[in-house]
Parts: sequence; structure tokens; C-alpha cells
Amino acid sequence: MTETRLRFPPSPTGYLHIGGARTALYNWLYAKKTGGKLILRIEDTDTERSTEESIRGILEGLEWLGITYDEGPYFQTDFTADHVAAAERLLEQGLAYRCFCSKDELDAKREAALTAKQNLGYDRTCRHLTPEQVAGKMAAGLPSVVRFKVPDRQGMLGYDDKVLGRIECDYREVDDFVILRSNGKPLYLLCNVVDDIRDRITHIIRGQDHMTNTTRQVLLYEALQAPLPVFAHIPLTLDTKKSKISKRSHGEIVAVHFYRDHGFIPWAFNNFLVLLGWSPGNDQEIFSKEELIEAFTLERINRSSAIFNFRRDDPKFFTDPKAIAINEHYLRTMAIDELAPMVQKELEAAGLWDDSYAGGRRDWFLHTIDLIRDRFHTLKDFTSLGRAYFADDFTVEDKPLQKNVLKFPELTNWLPALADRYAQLAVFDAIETERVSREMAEELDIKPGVLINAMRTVVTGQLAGPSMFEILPVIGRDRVLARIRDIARFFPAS
RNA sequence: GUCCCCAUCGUCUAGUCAGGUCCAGGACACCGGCCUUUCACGCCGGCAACACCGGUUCAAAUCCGGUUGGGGACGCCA
Repeated sequence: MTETRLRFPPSPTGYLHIGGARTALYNWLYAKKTGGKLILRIEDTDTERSTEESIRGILEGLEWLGITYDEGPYFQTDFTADHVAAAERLLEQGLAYRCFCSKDELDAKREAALTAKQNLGYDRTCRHLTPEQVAGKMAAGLPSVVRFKVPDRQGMLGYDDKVLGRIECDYREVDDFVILRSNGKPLYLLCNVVDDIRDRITHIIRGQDHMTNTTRQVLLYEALQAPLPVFAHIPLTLDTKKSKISKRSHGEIVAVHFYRDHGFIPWAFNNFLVLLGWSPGNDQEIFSKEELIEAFTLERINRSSAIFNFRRDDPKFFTDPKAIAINEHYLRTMAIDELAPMVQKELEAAGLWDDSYAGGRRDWFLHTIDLIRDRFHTLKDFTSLGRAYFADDFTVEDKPLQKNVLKFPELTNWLPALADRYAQLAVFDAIETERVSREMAEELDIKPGVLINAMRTVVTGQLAGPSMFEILPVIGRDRVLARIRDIARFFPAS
């Protein structure tokens, strides 16, 4: 039994987007499941478009997701000699040929075919040049590319796909594709196969947009006399208008770093991504890493494409609602000491972190984030909606201010009076603060909610939150008293 | 234009390979109710889909054919 070897080969022409991330995830899962290896290969043969920054972005994206690789990153350009050697070998064996058609000619033909609604493929003009003709053109210094010579065969060319089943097409449908540019540089179709052979890749999991590439690459494996790996073409992720997701047309919303920067929990995002095109066959949707590796199979990958249901400019659903829901689930159910470091990062970035939260006040810190996480949606909420727990310069939202404070001008007397009673308390805990609040409400003959909601507003700045009496001890007596005594500042001076 | 792939609630999907247990199950979203000091917390309930037409069969979401629709590919990009 040979080891399974998978690869993730991004081209560094932009950031890592969710389609690529999902492909990486599927490869990673399968490698883990089979006890195999995942190889990262940067396919940078398009030197025009490849950038250093993009490579960094891809690496960071994978690291954030927790998708680890066992080998690499390899760089495709480091193996140019291999690629060229393979092309030359094919040329010598008569499995490829030189083509002298100029780019302009080809473009013109393609253009003409397109407008005439004719077939687009290469017309094989140079396929039957005699060795003398080739030599002559070479001697004349004419530039040429090397094309693969698609065999003239009857019957169908095909392969068995792990998710799609048997894929076939007629040999005549396949163009003589270019494997070497006129500048001598090899092209994707060839490089990719040569590298996969060298890296002993056993399984290729990639998007369905590669299906026609696979058909042609099957020919290359044969010509290079290498065994065919297992192919699994996973469905594409489409946008809400059903077109392929791309960096160019969708921007940040499809970038992995967008989710990192919007407070997603990495594993929660993986959990969301895996469900976009795969399901375990039962009702389970939340998986630990171990559970997912165990449950994942190629056979259960969907055949039809999935829509990434993102929204834009919606304060509540700024991306696919299901992604947010899964993130919320993890946010409120994960072990608090696993969550703590993530919250710490957020607080640090917002300048709200205090080292004592990791020392003497660690219990307070853990208890606090445990208390407030139930109503949060992303890690960002700890520093926005939850700012009042960590700082005094929080914003009091207008809605609760109108509804819970400004409607009751007498609160300017009531709350400071309540503060005085709180100051007298022997213990400042949930039971005592509640008792005193209710007592006072009864004396004043008002609903307890008036005092409680007013407190919620001036103490947390928010309309909603955990039980107010759980909150008070967490914020601490001193800060609570200061905040409720200062209620008059919300009323216009009279 | 050619080739390839796909087709179940708004979205992600289960069910299709081994036809009956499916007047189609779950999740998210939405709507309603409950809880309550509040809430985009929690709990309960509801709405909502087999693209269409034929065929096979006692029986079809499931098998076959066609239609329509969608997607992908057709580069000296990857």
C-alpha cells in the first residue's frame, strides 16, 4: 500500500479566496484521513502576474485556517529544467511538434471562429510540417511554440472521477495544446503534470473548472509513461448570481483574510467551508477536527455547484448567514480557555488588553467572556458590543438610550439613589443587587424593568445582554456606581 | 458555436448507485409563540422544494430518453 500524496497548488496571482481554501481543506482532510501527505506547491510560472505579496497572503491564509502541509512550499519555477526536458523528450519521440503560427494569426482565427459561431480549436496547421520545413523555419529564425500532438484515435478519451464517475470525450474534440511558449518557458498543463509525477502525487482534488485540463493531462501522463493519479473534481462555489467566484469580480468578501479580519474562528470557518459541497450523509453539521477527518470521504462530495450566499453591506449578515451561524455556534460552545487567546488578540489589537487578564484577573477575564459570548456573533463583538466590560470609553447606543433612559427623566434621581444603596451593600453580588433594585422599584411604584433597563443602558451601552445582575458584579461596584451616578449627562441641560 | 458537467425548500443539503418505509428529513434564513429585566440568547411551532415532458414499472425524487435551465472549458493564464 503506497502512501497517499496530495497537493495544493495555488498560483500566486492574488489572495487566497474561499474556493481555493475549500480545495485546500478537502485535500488536507483527505491526506489526514488516509495518513498521507499534503504538498504545497506555488505555481508561479506566470511570472507576469505572480507576486511576492500574493505568496505571503496564501501562506498566511492557510496558516490562519490551520491547514498544514507536510512538504513545501515548492516553487514551480525551480523546476523549469524538468519541464523543458519533458517537452523536449516529447518532441524527440514525435509526441509533440513545433508550431510556427504567430499569436496574431491565432488570435485572428479565434476571433473569426467566435463571430462565425464556429469551433474555436487550433486547426493543426503546423502538425504536418516535414522535418525539412521545420528546419527551414528554424533556420530563418521564426519563433515557435511546442504543441502536444493529440493522438489520432477512434473512441473516447476519459478517466474515472471519484466524484463525477466516468468522464469521456472524443479525441477529436481535444486541441493540440501548447506546452512550451515561444520564449522557451513551459506552460501550466505540462508543468503541473511533470511536477505531480515528480512529487508522486496519488490523488488530485481540484475544482470542476479543471475538467477539460484533466482530459488533456491524461494524455500527458500517458505520453510521459506515468501512472494516472486518482482525480476528484469538486463542485465550484458560485456567487448569488451563479457565476464563478473570483477575486477580480468579488473582492474582499471572498478572501480568506476578510474572515480573519472580521472575527471568525478559524475552525468554524473550515466547518462552514466543508459543508459547501460535501455532507456526511446524516444530519450532523458541526464537527471537531477529528470528527471531520473521520467522516470525510471523496464519495460524498457533491456533484452540483454550491452558491456562496454572501450579502454585502448588511450590518447583521455581512456574509453568508450560515457562516455566521456556525461561527456563533463555536463562539458560545467552545472551551473557554480555547476562546480566551482569540479574545485576547482582539483586545490587544483594540488597545483594551491588560496583562492582569492573564495573571491575577484571569478568572475574572474567563468568567466575563463566558458571560457575554452568548449573544455575540464574531470575535470583533468583544471589543465593540463588549467594550464596556473592558473600558470606560464605550459608546451608549441611541436605541436603548431613547427607550430606556430618556423616556424617564426621573432616572436622574432614581439611579443615583440606587447607587447609594449599592454602596451600602455588604456583598455586591447578583442576589443582593437584584433584591435592592426590586425593593426600590416597589417603593417607587415603578416596574423593576425601568431601573434594570436603565442600568443596562448606562452600564453596558447596549440594548441587550446577559442578565443584568450577572453583569453588575463583573463590571464591579466602583465602575457600576460611577456609571449610574453619572446618568444626568444623557439628559439635555435644563 | 463546440465539448464537458450539473439540476430537491430562498441558501447549504439528506434521500438517487441497491424504485415502495418520502403527500420528501435536517440546518441556516424568515414568520409566530414561550421564557424574561432586555435581546440578533434559549426553547417550541410554522412557512417553504423533487425544473418540465414522455417512457419503464403494480409503484419513480430515485431508472431511461428528450426538453428547458444553470455552470465550466475552449489562452504562447494557472
